[in-house]
Amino acid sequence: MRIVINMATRRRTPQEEERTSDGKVEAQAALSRLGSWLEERGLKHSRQRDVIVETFYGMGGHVPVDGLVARVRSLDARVSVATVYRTMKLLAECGIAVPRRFDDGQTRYEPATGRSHHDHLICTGCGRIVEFENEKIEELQNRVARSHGFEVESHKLELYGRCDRCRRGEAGSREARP
Amino acid sequence: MRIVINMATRRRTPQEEERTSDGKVEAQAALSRLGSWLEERGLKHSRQRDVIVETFYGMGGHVPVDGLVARVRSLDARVSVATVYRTMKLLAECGIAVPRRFDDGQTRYEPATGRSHHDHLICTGCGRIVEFENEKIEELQNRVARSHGFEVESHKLELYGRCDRCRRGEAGSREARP
DNA sequence: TGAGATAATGAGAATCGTTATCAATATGGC
DNA sequence: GCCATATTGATAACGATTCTCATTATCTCA
Repeated sequence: MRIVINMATRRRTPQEEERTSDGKVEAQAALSRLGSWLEERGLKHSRQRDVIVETFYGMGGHVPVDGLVARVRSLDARVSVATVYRTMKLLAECGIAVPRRFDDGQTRYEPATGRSHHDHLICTGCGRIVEFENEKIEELQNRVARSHGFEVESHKLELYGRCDRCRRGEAGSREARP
Repeated sequence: MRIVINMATRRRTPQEEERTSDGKVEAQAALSRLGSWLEERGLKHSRQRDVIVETFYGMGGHVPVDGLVARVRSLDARVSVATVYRTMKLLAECGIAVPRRFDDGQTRYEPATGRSHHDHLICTGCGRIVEFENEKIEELQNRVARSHGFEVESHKLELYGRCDRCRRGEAGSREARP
């Protein structure tokens, strides 16, 4: 499945409204957060990490690693694939980014700063990803888990289907699934 | 993450109660279903496919392909990996098996005959997988999707957490996650 | 029953996303 | 600036899965 990014239909949180179009504000916040996180454990900071964080925030949401690599390299051709992977893992560890693995076998990351938990709707026609939150579902999940003796630590809820654009005429869907 | 199989805590459907301990009854049903499915499209049947189907049904649920390969090969050492993959895809296509991809990167299959839709609880301690059904959650999913203009075709709901055995003392969990 | 058409197989190469290796380089504290 | 060491880049390795293609098996029909 091909998945493209589009967060247009999601309601934005107040924090997000403040966001500049290229994510510079969040990038700065993330960089300073990363900075102190690194210092706390005696790690060093690097030019590459800065570029990657800035680029990542400039890309919006649900960024696939290979896309990030391409974009970063257009800015600094010497950055290696390994470094991008390493850095994204680092960002996930310090709570700046969240990894997501949908059904197409590659890891995507979304910015985590100032955002609440949400799940995803994924269009099987055009690959559009829409985020949603639903407390009732979460509550029911916990209840079901408890009734089986489990205590939920995390969950994954993905709804696959066709979006309105794709349903009324294939017009809206530039690329159907293979 | 390491995932092991255990369906003990799940309530069984009447069909399942009838099941013999090694799944022979279902295997027979599956084989004849596969047989007619193949004939309908002018395909041929083979010794390998029979062995694979029988072995698959003998293994219960949530069977990872490499485990299936190992088991099949202990019966017939000449069966190739490719054939097992091919056959499982075939079974999925004709509705005899359902592929599942949890967060450990490998595909598992579960028998599909006479079973209704369900989701999964996965223990992050011991890897136990428990199945559950919840209509309310499904209903809410549809509602949320509709409110975003989507029509759900399929979904994935996985709850990760610690099971009761793993929570009270690590005693029950033979292997913690790496 | 056997020949011909073609589907299925086995072995291994190829793929894809990701991680490991390791020598070279950069960073930060002194 | 020097040194210890964290980070990097290039590339090999990895694990799961699929592809390739020559060989083998299965079906159909005479």
